[in-house]
Amino acid sequence: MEKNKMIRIKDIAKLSGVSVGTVDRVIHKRGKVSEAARQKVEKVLKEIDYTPNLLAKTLGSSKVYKIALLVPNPKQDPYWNLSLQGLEASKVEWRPYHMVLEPHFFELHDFGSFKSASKKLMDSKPDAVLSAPIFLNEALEFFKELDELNIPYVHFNTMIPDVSPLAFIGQDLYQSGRLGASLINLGTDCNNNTVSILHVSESIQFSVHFKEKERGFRDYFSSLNNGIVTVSSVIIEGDDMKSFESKLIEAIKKDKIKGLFIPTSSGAKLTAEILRKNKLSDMCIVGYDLLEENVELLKSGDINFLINQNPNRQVFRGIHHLANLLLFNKQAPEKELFPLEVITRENVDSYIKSTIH
Amino acid sequence: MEKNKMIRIKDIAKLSGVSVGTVDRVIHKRGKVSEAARQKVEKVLKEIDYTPNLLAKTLGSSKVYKIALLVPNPKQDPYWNLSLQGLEASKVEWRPYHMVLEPHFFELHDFGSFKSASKKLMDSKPDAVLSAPIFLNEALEFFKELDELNIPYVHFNTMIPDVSPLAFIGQDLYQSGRLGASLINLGTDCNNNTVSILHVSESIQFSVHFKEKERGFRDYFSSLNNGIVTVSSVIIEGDDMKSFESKLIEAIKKDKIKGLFIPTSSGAKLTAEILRKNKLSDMCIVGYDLLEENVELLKSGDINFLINQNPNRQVFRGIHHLANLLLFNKQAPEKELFPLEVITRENVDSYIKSTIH
DNA sequence: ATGAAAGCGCTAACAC
DNA sequence: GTGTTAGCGCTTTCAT
Repeated sequence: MEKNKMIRIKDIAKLSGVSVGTVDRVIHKRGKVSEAARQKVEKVLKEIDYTPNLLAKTLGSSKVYKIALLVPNPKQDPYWNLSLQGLEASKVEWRPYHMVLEPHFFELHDFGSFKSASKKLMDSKPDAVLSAPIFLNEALEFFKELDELNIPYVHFNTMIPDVSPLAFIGQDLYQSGRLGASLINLGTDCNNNTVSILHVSESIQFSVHFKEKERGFRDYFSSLNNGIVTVSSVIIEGDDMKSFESKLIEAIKKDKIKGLFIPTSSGAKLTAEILRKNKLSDMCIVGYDLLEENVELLKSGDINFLINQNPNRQVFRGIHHLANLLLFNKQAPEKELFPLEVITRENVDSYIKSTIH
Repeated sequence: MEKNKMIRIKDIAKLSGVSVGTVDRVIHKRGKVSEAARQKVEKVLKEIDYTPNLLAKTLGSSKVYKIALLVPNPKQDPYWNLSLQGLEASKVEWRPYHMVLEPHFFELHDFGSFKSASKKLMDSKPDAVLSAPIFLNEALEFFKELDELNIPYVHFNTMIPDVSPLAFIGQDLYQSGRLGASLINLGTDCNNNTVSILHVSESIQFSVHFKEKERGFRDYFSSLNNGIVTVSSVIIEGDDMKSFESKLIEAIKKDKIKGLFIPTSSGAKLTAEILRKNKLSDMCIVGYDLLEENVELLKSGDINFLINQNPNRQVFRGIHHLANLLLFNKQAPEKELFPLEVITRENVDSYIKSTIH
């Protein structure tokens, strides 16, 4: 059934006329080897197709790998709780392979806390890092440090410029915005009305991530030729609920807004509550992610669609790539783009029931 | 980091005052052990939490497990090609664990071929079987045989009654039908019009699978109270293209059909071609699965939605559960329901790019 | 610099 | 029946 027997280090040793010890040293660049020996071994390695046996490898080794996760504190934004679920699933998956996974948290609006969290992370001497790059430019320093220490890192959730992680895991945010627009277009008769993108500006967050989504959102409507749709963006800054409400209602009435695209997962609830309170029910709303509160809103009909970013799986896959690098020296793909999952009242349960793999 | 050191067979041996050989015999019920010894070992096992080390286990063992896949011949229906992709992904995943995966094919409309394929399968003496139960009652005999020989089997794609597989992997077909209905409802102004479910009856297939989808489809519309929607079903039997076309067109004109739900993945193309030819473009069509032809139709706007059943992943997960059973003796969940994935023109690329995990 | 050998935890063959 | 032991393929230590 299996082709020819798997090639072992022992075989390579025999073929190149050295001992297993030397082969191991060449393969892992550890210890001293003479040029002559190195050449012989490398020649053989080039000719045959050697894949180390992971089982024997981790069984024979006592090395424990540590992967650190750096994310915003879930207490501030439940969105990040989902990524922790992915971490737990990863722990189970990788437990047999001597893999330790540790989360580190920072506060979303506090660059100081990011500093100290990343400091702590570095002190824990991880072999690899999985990070949600929220602070953008302010965090460049951190990634530079990782680069210098040759610690591989993977980004998820948002792709940022000027940094070269091993891989990026997440959605195509531009396309995500387009999808959101198309869903609103589906759920509304937009003609002669306005659709809006709502930024509940939480200072830092108002960044690449949301700008990309907005770009896609606007592009979609400009590319439509069958209707007259106006696109506006409502930006609400600060945390004051009262002013949020009045600003939102004012904008809706003034522009006859019929569709709202809410690119941040926690924004839907706030908005839906205000709309309900003000008896504005003929609005098509598209939000993000399977937060419990969002699921409720979807079921009650207060919002129409969710786009699921699947942060738990993003983490799961990020860890997967890092573990593969550490264990096998297997390179991750530069980008792993996730499907843009459309959630409606009729399929939301099927998503909740399904597990992370 | 790790709790206390993992417990090994050696530890159990020491604790119970016997040798590792005896412990092994007790754990795996192989070989002879005296009652006295068995009691001692089982007592210790009950008290501590022993999990065998999979790495050491498969490394030390020469046993090769064989899992057989039984599906319709992909040459007849490209849908089944997708499941073979899942098989390939599984091969890679499980290669290190001495797992051999073999597909067996039968012809969709030929019970004789099912007989001979299942015979061949049995002759190959698999340790477990993953099967798409298409032939229903006719195949009961086969499953009974597996039961008798104590060969574990998992079903995917369709859940059938009167059989107790280890697990079922697939979608909730009733809910899938509801979802299809809701999408059509979204894409059409159905009021005073008719929506239809189209059965391109390929004899055998006209079964549980499609009946469940139809039930969900109809239920959705009957539960709507805001519009007057008529639901009909168009059944086209036989393979004759010419009569298919005339029957379909006739039904559409007679009932003013504005929405078509096509529960079989290969039916969309045929239908879309007929509609285009007859210049019937104001129809909302919901089809199934990411066949290349369906993706094209979605992009060209000839159909509006696809529901993705993800057969490749169904196989992947089915193998996963069987491998876990064989290797770890870990029980699979009775049902693993997949998310009902909604595919539109705006997110189809994101699905095609994303890989199976 | 290099080879030999002792594990890692488990299985399976072999003595007694 | 039961204990002992030689692998599985790799890492890692210890002589040389």
